Amino acid sequence: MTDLTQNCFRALADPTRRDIIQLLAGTEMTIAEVSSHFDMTRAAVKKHLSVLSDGGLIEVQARGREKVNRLNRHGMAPVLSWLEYFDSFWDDRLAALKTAIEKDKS
Amino acid sequence: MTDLTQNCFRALADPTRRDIIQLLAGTEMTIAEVSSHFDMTRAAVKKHLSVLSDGGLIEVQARGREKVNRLNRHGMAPVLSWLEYFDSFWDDRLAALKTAIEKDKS
DNA sequence: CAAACGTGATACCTTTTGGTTTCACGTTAA
DNA sequence: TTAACGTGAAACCAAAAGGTATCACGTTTG
Repeated sequence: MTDLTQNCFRALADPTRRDIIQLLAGTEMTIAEVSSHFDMTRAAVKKHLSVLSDGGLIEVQARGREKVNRLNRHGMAPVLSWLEYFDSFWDDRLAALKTAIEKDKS
Repeated sequence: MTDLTQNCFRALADPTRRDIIQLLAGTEMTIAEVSSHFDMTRAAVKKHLSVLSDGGLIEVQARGREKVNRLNRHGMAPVLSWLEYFDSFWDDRLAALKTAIEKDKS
């Protein structure tokens, strides 16, 4: 497992991947379903999904011969955590945010 | 001016650039000063600073023959804004955060 | 079982990115 | 006015990123 924070930032850096995240925020989808929303091959979308998975932003679950991609609501934590570290301006508010995340992890 | 949100995410995707941001969170610096903290040429650091500038994360000000690089505390706004849009889970807390940013822009 | 389906993985290509070296240009100091 | 200084910018290079096409493999369905 390489640097999760780096993988998370990297995953968010591509507009297609951010679009995928927004898609999955609505419903979980198979690769084929996700692919149908983009003008590129399934293989390309699969690569994006792998990067998102490396960044901890989605979770993949096998269901028969399909793989369902689900958004990980805690995946943004590394980004928020870094923002908090870097800029004391946000500290109070982001601290509250992080606390909320931890609590929700039940 | 291309997509600021994209440029902002892209700027944050590189670990060296995140390090630079953390450096500049302490003090403003000339290019030469920033470069002295990294094991790479001044030209390479200059490129990183350009990317950070494109992302709206730093501001550059001429001072004599030097250029001073200063952190833009509001530069993260596009990222926070996107996080807010994508995930209703954060809405309440991030809305408060955004309000705080706008107020501070005075 | 055989065929169709959904996926994973590889090889390959093009563009972008992160880095270097080098040189030109304005600014300051002697 | 030179000479040194700090920077900007270009040419160039290797590696990574984003994409394609293709094939192999397990899982359903007739």
